[in-house]
Amino acid sequence: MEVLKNEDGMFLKEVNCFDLDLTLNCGQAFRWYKTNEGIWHGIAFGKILEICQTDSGIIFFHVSAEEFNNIWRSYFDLDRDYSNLCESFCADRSLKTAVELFPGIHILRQEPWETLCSFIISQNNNIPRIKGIIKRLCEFFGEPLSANDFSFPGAERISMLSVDDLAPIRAGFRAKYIIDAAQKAAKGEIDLDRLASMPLEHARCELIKIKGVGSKVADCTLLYGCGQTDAFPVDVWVKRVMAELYPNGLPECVKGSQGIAQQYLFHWRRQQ
DNA sequence: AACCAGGCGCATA
DNA sequence: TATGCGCATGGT
Repeated sequence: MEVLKNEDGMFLKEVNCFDLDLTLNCGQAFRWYKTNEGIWHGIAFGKILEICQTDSGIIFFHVSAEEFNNIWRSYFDLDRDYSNLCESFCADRSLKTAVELFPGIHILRQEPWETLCSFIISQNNNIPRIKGIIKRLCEFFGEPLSANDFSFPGAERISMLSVDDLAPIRAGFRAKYIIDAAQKAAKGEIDLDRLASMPLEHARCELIKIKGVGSKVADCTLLYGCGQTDAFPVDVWVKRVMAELYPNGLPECVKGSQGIAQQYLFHWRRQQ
């Protein structure tokens, strides 16, 4: 990968094994929308980003080298060797199929609170509606970043609200869970910033203390928000994959990166 | 117009 | 430990 600065912003050449469409469209992040010009527009870490991928590389519009290195490099997991990783996965017949059908999916490293909150909202819900609820959450309670863009509201802000205050985002029964999570995070009863450096089991136990957070939401938070690549979220789709293809458990070749393998299997199975 | 969605809490055995 | 049910809301 070669990182260059040009008149558009930052330009990445020769990026191996990275597909922006797949990465932003595989159900791990909910604040990205593709414009009809083919440019992805999204918000993370309080920054608006416009990004697109062409045959020649990836353009991060209006981004400085500093912002790229401080935020987006890790957000898009650009320093992990996915070629090598996927090669290991290919020791397993089914994973080989998934990796070859959908090469270039990266696991995003999102903010812990946003990830936790987003996956609380995801339970018993579908992706278009999850995106809608999160959009309204940001519009009502986030900080304006432009005419149409808002930051993801912090746990401190949400912890001040009541279930009734959240009514306009139409989160349904999940509203009380969002507030419990915000209060525990704001009080420091659960330190979200420490989860990344905790042993997986320990971190999972912490998260499960929150009402409405079970093992699935906990594992999604740890995988997509804390960089714990051995967290393995099991939802309905992955449950099907496990029953159909891995009745005796995961293959040895995914050890330490179960979560990344999960993302390939999840996306493959969901595209039936 | 039913069915179901990247689950979880709670009750019951 | 293991099932089963209800949940708010709305996309398909």
